[in-house]
Amino acid sequence: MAEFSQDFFKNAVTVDNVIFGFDESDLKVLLIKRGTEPYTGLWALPGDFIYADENIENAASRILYELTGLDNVYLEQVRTFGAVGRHPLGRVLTVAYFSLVKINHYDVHPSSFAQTAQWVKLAELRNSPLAFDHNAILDACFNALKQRVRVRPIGFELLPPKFTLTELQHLYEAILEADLDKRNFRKKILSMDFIVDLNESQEGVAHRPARLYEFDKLKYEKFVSEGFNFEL
Amino acid sequence: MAEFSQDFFKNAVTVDNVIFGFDESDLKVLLIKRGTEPYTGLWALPGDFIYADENIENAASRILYELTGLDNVYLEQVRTFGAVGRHPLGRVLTVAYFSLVKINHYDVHPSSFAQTAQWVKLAELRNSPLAFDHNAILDACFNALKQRVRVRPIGFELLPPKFTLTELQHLYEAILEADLDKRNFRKKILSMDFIVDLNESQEGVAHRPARLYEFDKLKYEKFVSEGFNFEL
DNA sequence: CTGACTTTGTGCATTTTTAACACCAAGTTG
DNA sequence: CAACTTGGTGTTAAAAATGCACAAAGTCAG
Repeated sequence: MAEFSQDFFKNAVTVDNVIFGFDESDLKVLLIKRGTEPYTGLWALPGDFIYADENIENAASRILYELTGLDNVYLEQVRTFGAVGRHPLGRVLTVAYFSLVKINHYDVHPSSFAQTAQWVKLAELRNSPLAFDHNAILDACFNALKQRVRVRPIGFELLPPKFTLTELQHLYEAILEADLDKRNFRKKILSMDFIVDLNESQEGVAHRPARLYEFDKLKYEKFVSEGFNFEL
Repeated sequence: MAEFSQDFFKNAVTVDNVIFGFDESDLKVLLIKRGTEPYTGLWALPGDFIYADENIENAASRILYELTGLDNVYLEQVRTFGAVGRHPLGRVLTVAYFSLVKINHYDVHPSSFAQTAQWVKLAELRNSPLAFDHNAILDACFNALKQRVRVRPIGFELLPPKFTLTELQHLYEAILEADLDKRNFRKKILSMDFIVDLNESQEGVAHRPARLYEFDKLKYEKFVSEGFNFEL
C-alpha cells in the first residue's frame, strides 16, 4: 500500500443531483444546459464541486437550493462515479444523489453553470446523450429510486399535498414501469393506513370528480424511517 | 455555483473495504491494526488511497488482493463518506465497498498500513471503536449486505464449494439476524433450483453426517445478474 | 333538459404464498 | 447397545395476491 503523501490530495469531487419530479403521469428530471466548458451546450445533471469545508450531503442540498429555491427535500446518496477519464480536465469523482420534489414548487435560478434549466421526461432521455457520464448516473439513480420505492413510501414526496388515488397510482406506474390493477392498488394503499380521505373532490374536471387524499404525516414518517414492505 | 478552478483539486480519496467472511456460524470482518498515523494501533478497515490513474473499483480489488491474495471476488460499492473532519490530515473522502470471501482462502500480507490483520466477529465489534468513522462505514456495509441478500443469492460467495444446508441456513441467519425455520428454509432453497445435491456426506462429525451440496454455477450467475426475490 | 361521454369507485371468489409445527433416521461415542 | 447429537422430512391453516365487470357522478353539447 502507498505511504501517506501530499500527492494524493489532487482530486476534485463533485456532486451530481438527479432531481425527480412528477407531472401529468410522467416522471421528469430537472436538467441544465451547460454554460461552461466542457460539454458546453449539452444537457447535463445539475452538479457542482464540493467546497473544502462542506459535507457531501450539504453540497447536494445546496445545488438543489440554488437551482430551485427548495429546501428540506428528500435526498439520497446513490453511489460515486470516478472512472479515470470521465472528466477531460483532470481527476474528478462525482457523488450521485437523487432528490424528489413537488414539481410545481420549483423556480429555476440559472447560474454560471446553467444557462437554462428544464424538466425533461425520463422517457425522452433514453436515447439522448448527456454530458460526461451522466446517462450512467441517471440510470443508476432511477434504479435506486425504483428499489427504494418498494421499501419506503417516498413516492409521496413527488405529489402535491392533496392528490387523488389515480394520480398516486400513475406515479407508481411511472416509477415501477409497470401497469397496476386499480382495485388491488386502492385496497393495498388504503390498508396501509397513512393516507387520509379529505372528503373533498376535484374541481374543474369534465367527468366524475375524484376524492382528494393527503398523508398522515406522523405515520408516513414512521414508515420512512423504519421501512416496510411496499410491494405493489 | 462555483467557477471551475484548480482550487478544487485538493481532495484525497480512499477506498475502505469491509471484507466479510463466514466461519462456524459467525459473520466476521477482516480488520487491520493500523501501523501508521493517524490512529496508530487501532483496528481499522483495510483501505488505501486511490491512485491517480486507477478506477475506484480497481482500488477496491487491489486492496483486497494485497491483503489476502484473493482475486475475482464479489465486490460492491456502498456509499461515500466525506464528513469534513473525518480525517485529521486533510480532506479525505472514502468510498466504502464490501466484499465477500471464502474465509479459508485468505492469507494475510501485512504491509506498511497493516501491522496485523485479523478476522473479527461482527458481534464483537458492536461496542468497540474503530479508527476514523469506520464504525459507521461498517454499519452501512452490513446493512447493504442485509438488503442485497434478499434480492441476490450472493450469500453463497461466503461458503466453501461444498456445504451443507445447515451451514447455508446459519449463514443466512447471521446475515439477516433472524432465526429461520429449518423446514421452510430447505423447501425454499431447494425449490430455487440452483443448488445441486452431490450425493456425498460430511465426514468426521460425531453425529449423523449431512449431505453436501454445491451451486449450479450457470443458474447462480443468472440470478446474480438478473436479480430475483430471495426473501427468507 | 337529456343523452352521450369520461373517469371514479367498489366486492367477491380463486389461487398462491407464507407460517407454524414434531418426530424418526443416521451415525458416533463410551 | 444405549445414549447422544444433528440431519432430514410433510401437512395444514391462515394470509395475501390476483383477476375480473359494472353502476355512479359529474360535464358537455345539442
